[in-house]
Amino acid sequence: MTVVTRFAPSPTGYLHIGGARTALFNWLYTRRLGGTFRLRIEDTDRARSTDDAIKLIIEGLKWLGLDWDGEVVMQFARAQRHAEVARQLLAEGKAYHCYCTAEELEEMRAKARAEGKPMRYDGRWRNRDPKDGVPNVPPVIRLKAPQTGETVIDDLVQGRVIVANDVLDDMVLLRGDGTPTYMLSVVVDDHDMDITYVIRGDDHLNNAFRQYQLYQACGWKVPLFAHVPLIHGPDGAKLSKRHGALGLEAYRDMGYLPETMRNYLLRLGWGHGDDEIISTDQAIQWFDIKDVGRNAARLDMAKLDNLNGHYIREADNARLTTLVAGRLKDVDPAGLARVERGMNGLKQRAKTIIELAENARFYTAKRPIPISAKAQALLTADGKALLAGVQPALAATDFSEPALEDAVRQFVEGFKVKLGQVAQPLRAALAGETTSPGIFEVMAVLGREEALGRIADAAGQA
RNA sequence: GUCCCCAUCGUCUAGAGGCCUAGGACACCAGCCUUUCACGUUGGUAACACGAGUUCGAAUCUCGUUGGGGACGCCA
Repeated sequence: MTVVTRFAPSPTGYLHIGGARTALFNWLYTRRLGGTFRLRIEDTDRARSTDDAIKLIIEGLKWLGLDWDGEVVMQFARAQRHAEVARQLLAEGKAYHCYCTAEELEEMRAKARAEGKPMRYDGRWRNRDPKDGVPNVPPVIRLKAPQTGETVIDDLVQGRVIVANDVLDDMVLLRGDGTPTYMLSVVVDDHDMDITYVIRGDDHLNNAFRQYQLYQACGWKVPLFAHVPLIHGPDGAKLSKRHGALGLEAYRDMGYLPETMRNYLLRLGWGHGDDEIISTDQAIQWFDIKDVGRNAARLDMAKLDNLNGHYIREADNARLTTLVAGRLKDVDPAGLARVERGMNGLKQRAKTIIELAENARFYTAKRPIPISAKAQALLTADGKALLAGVQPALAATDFSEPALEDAVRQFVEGFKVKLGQVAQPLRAALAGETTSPGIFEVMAVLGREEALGRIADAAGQA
């Protein structure tokens, strides 16, 4: 059997991290088995769906590197087909018209709650004659669901889950205005798209039972279900805007790399022994639904940072320079060239692209460069004297890293001072900060003219 | 309220009855490296929610309790 999966977000907001993980799992699974991964936008909620959200979802998936097969299916465009299925069911006696008002339904729920019973529609129109229909009230179509027995789902993640049919009610398939409900749409679309594996969030587990009944009524083959646990915020509660429930693009803007997100999201709820750093190719080979855990995971930004640091260190210098360039103001090509040349030292010290850009700023600064208060404190009279002292030695070198280091070390030996006593003022003069990449690397990257100029600027300030 | 799911260090997890005096990673603490900050490296603190069973033996199986989560729409 060929594997066909789908990611089916509703465009009522951004693509959050939980959805991104669901998409990733679907994608990994099909890529491993050589199957097909489809994208379907569930835009049947006309009031809440927006084009903006659709754009964010598609851009988010592309940024994450998850490519889908075939055309994007827009669910609302298929509403006619969905409605047809509902009418067919009605014709076959497997569904019926219901004229209940919102008030009646509200009463039912209140009553059920008061009696300690499950909140469900009581099926009062299930066996009534269609001629009893209320004039001027457009009826909904409800599924005539089994009232006894139980529905069993053998979930690939959750195992066998059984629910008694009497707690499930006759769900609405077609609304009064003739538009299909989500339950109808998903089932019809998944069937029509030949989906074999429905891999989605745990919050849909309950829906799976109702959908199963609909498949049965239609006489269709039921796909395999895999309900993956949700992602919680750091406090264990639902994801909120404060932490995590941000769009994928927010993570991009916070300076995380897509490969970081793929690796991190993969490890949330899935493991492969003691492996932590897992390349996407490796993930495709290893990923299996049966290894997905059953418990919800919390977001840990510290670990995300650590992973991102790893991937930044591994990333290509030219690529990092491009990413950084977008976040730097007033950069000229020469400055950017310095950033790229200094990237080996810079990328060692950043957890995010934002941090990388901040740390790279001194390379693009124009003389006289801004000196922070802490750095200024290093430029004491002694410090300045030492700066003035080393300058000739530096000027005499070819400005290669080893030559510069050699020159400074000889100078330090001659003057009987510690390396740090010279290095720190140099750092302040060259970077304007108390921390920076190795000072010899920095000088080599800046080049003779710029480096000596910055040193002179600092030494000269009385 | 009803139904469903879950439960190993602070966090992500390994663990599918003896290999567990419970392993790894992040975070944290201490040391080393060192021109700063990082990186790297060495070591340390830290967990099987609780209670009954089953078994020669349970983190692993069963039941219960507690705790957390999800779902109960003419939303998706």
